[in-house]
Amino acid sequence: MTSTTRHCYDYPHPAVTTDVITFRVRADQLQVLLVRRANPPFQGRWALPGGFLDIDEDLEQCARRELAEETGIRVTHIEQLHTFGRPDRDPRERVISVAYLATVRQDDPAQPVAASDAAAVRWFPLDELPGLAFDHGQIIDKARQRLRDKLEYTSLVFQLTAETFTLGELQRLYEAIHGSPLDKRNFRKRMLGLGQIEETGHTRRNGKHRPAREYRIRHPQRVEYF
Amino acid sequence: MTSTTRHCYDYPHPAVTTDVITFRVRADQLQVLLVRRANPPFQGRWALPGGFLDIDEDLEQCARRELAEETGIRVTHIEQLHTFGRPDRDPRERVISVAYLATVRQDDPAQPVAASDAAAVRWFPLDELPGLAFDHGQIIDKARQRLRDKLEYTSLVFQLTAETFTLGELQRLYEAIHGSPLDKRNFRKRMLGLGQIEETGHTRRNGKHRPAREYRIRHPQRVEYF
DNA sequence: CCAAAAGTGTTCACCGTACACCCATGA
DNA sequence: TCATGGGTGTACGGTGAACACTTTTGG
Repeated sequence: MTSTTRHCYDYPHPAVTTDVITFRVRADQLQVLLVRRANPPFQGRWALPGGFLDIDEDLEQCARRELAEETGIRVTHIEQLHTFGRPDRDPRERVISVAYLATVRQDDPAQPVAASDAAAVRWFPLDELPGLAFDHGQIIDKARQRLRDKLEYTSLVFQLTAETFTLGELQRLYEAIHGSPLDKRNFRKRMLGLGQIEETGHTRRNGKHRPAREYRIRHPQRVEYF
Repeated sequence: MTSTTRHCYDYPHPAVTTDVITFRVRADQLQVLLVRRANPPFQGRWALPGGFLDIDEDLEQCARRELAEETGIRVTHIEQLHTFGRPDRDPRERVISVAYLATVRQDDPAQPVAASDAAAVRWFPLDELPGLAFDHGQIIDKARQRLRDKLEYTSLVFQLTAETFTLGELQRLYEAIHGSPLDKRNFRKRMLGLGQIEETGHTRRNGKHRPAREYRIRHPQRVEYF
């Protein structure tokens, strides 16, 4: 458990980890993926999936790898969120965590599978979070805020939708993320006006109601600024 | 130069540094503070001020400290920008750099003084940057983009102005940052309409022209979203 | 025919933009 | 009196917000 390491630079080296906040929307709820820690510290607590950076590994690759190892989940989109480094955030030694925000499509059938350091994996609705290990509560707060902000000025939503979707689904997705209801007519007018989506030509029948037109993203496009 | 270090976690530890992109506006130019490296690697090259994280030090504090040690500069505002960690970004060993974006007031009289690892310190206009060490060119690009973006939706500008300023000065500052000229009447209407600034009651005489009204920030306020 | 979601337009307030002239000062 | 930056208002177009009824389907 204790090791010695050679360094070129004559400074003590902190540990570096990545943690991943993975969002999806299911049942009109915004959810995050958490793992139950199999090992100390915080053994048995829920936490963000993540782990130590390999010495020749890119940061983003580390985030993807740790997520895959602990949960089996592969994400649609991933981006760096913020780096958390309070000296006391890990009780054992100094740990710097580079946090990533990731998304999974609404219709992704993949079931998370606990493995590696994870004793269990589960999607949690954001308003029913358990007590979390480390500073992971704060990290999730920051990620949620970022997600909400980016809804307004990027096309990040389309990383959370299914490949095709109805306007009703899209609206419920927006509403799930920033919590308040939207006006249907205004919402549709805006979405169609932005020219980001187009009809597939099909309709989707939803139970016993009027079938809805199906849409897709027009050009596979940037998630960043329009 | 080579050391051994004990770690609790059984993983090789990369080095962690902070680098600071410090902006100011002077002579209607947006400028960044650079240091000439006194030591290898990249000895003699210009680089961002920054250095290794002390083991019990907060990340932001490290950024401030390294900046002060190498240049003597104290900033008005500092915020985390992004973490850069390409495996090959430092030729000697793996180094993760947490970059910070900082600002200095336009009228700050402090002169930078080279010390510690810096052989020299200088403010460079952004369009006359020298060749830079490491990936510092990319880091500056990202910082510049962030600064430009935040001009639009935060009150970050007021971390770059003097304590008091005229509307002409403020407009030239905006123009220096995003590079294009603005309409005077529209600029003034917007600035006054936002209610973020107020007259001090004084006027400023500027050479042989009509004196300009002097303004200050109304409530010392958030730099983040309005 | 009933329940439930899909679909549809207009009005208004506000905001960003384009645009040109007079004012106060020092030399 | 002239050169220079300071200071001012109006008209137009686009966008976000409020707001209610008809259509289509399955049961």
